[in-house]
Amino acid sequence: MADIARIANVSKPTVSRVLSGSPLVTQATRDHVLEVARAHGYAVNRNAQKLRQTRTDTISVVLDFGSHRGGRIADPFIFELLAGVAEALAVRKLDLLLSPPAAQDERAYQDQVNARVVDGFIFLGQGERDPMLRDLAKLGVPFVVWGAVDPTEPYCAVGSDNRLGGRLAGEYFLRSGRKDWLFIGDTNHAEIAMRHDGLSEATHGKSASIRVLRTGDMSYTSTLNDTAAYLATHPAPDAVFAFSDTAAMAVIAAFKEQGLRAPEDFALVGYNNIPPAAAFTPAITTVEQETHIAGAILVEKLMQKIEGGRAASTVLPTRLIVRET
Amino acid sequence: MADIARIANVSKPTVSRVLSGSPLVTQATRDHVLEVARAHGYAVNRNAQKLRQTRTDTISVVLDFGSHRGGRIADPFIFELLAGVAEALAVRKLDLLLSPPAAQDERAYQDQVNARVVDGFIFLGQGERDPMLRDLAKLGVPFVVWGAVDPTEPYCAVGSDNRLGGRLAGEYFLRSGRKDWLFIGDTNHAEIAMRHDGLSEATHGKSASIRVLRTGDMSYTSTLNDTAAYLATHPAPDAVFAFSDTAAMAVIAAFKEQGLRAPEDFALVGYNNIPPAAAFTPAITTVEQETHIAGAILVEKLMQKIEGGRAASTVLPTRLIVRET
DNA sequence: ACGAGTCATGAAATGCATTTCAAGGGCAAG
DNA sequence: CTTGCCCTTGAAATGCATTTCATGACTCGT
Repeated sequence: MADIARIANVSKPTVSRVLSGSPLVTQATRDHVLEVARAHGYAVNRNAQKLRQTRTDTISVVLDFGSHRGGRIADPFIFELLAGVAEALAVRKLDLLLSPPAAQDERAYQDQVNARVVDGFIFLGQGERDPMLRDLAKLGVPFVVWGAVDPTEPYCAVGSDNRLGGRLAGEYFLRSGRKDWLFIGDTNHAEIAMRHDGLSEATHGKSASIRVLRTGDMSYTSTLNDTAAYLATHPAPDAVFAFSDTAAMAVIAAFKEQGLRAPEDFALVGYNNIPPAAAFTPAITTVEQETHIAGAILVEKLMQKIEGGRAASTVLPTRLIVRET
Repeated sequence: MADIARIANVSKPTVSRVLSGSPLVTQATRDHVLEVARAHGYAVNRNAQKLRQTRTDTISVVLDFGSHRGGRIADPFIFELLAGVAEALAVRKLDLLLSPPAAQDERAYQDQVNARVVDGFIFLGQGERDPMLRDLAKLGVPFVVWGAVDPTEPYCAVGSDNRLGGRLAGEYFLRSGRKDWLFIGDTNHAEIAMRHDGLSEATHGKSASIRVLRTGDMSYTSTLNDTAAYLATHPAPDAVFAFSDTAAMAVIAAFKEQGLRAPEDFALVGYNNIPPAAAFTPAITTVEQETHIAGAILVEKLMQKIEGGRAASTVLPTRLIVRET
């Protein structure tokens, strides 16, 4: 910058003002400086800039790719979320640092903020990382979470109404006269657990029972294998609630091996409403989440926290899309 | 850092050495300094650090979320790629800055490097941004591209053998005695165009013809609508090559409306081999790409470029997975 | 025509860590 | 017992831009 200043016959502060769009410079000087800067391919060193200013204008989005490792990514759901967040950050001219989770260590996140790497965090899918988040909130690190919304937690979470999603599925099963339900999903994940709670709620006062099959991981293949193994050793249920549409497809395949079909032999409800769910044969009944606005909400809440305010958790509505299964 | 130095009764350089893991400090001093630093929640200011050092240890991954905007994300393919890149970068302890494309402006990318924001770029899906990339290469900015590999281009690209993918589909059509093929996809995208070329290659010396349907965008819904509209005004082909598995599903749905089914009435080949393709009814024949190693290759090539070396483009094999369609 | 007030610009201080270079302490060899 | 070397540590310079605060030029009102 000193060089540019010398060449343009002005001082460093003036160059700085020009480059940061300050209104305190004459149009003539501005044009001249800009031209010199451009001619020399000069760009403000962002590290020096961030060093001087206090803000980093960068948000870390924490996403566990590891859970998809190896196998194919089954469900595009989490990426739709990521896309929404990316867009919302771009609108606010904030940089997006995509990071893998720092193993269970709240101090690591705090350090990131102290080190002026990022201003805050957006956790996409809290998984089983719960207790760490509580500690992180205590440290005063700004962050928001996509996942299960639990009013007793001290941090701001945004998520779908998983309990409602579960209840909608249960009520659908009741309407079709199903009594022996199978819940497929890892109830260690808070979101999944809440869907199970919702499903239970629907049974109150009704004669329907719920069994649970906890699958190895969230992939298509695991779900297929686990479901097939389950059917080989247990009586078949007359209704299945799967944790994702991709899982629902695996369920259909596993049941088909036993000669069982939806909706004749069992009702089936998936989750997320991914496009192939509608195209599938049979078309899969599913619970839809409002992903498209989630990104903007997450970013807005996070900015409130970064600016020192409070941000309340938000529950987004879900709705059942009834199709053939 | 000066504070920590004072409190620990050492000098700034010593603290710096401890925190950067230099072997030039006694174990005793190291432990003491570390303890003081931890006790005070001190973290090295990364902006000051990067200002002094020349490297940023950050890579920008450029991905156009806009092309997925609004609608649901049809195909998880590009995200599997992203996941692979994210993992490869994490292994090398590099930060991943996820950025939207800077509109057609090669200078904007060069500035990012000059401003010490990132060391280089990974473009995921070159789309139609071709000429800009050529200019960017001329500027000497380090970057690699996932997409069509064209040896005449001056930059390093990594991509599947799209031409082979197309030819495999064509040969499959020939084997099943199909003569009237429909290619569905936007041939403005270099990758898609090469698949079309491959398909053409397969017709040489054979009596088969290729029609092209260019869809509005890459979404499930557009493909469904465009295909339906096409079938309403054109005779039905006896073979279809779609640009993705999700598109193939849309094709099946559109043909079904006309009472046409695969494989009885037409052969169908998709692309990417996403998990639901196998589960679909009918199970979709598709071309598989080697996504899982792509991330590591892209990162490796980019690092070579950043270190001033040359990096040759790489073509990854593809294979046809024959299923019911 | 003179004091008051604008406006554009510059000098110097500041934000923080790394790195050369020099110096001090300790130890082995002569 | 001394000389020379290695090892650990510190002083000072360096990387770069922003922001007060001060200064000079110039305009406007009376």
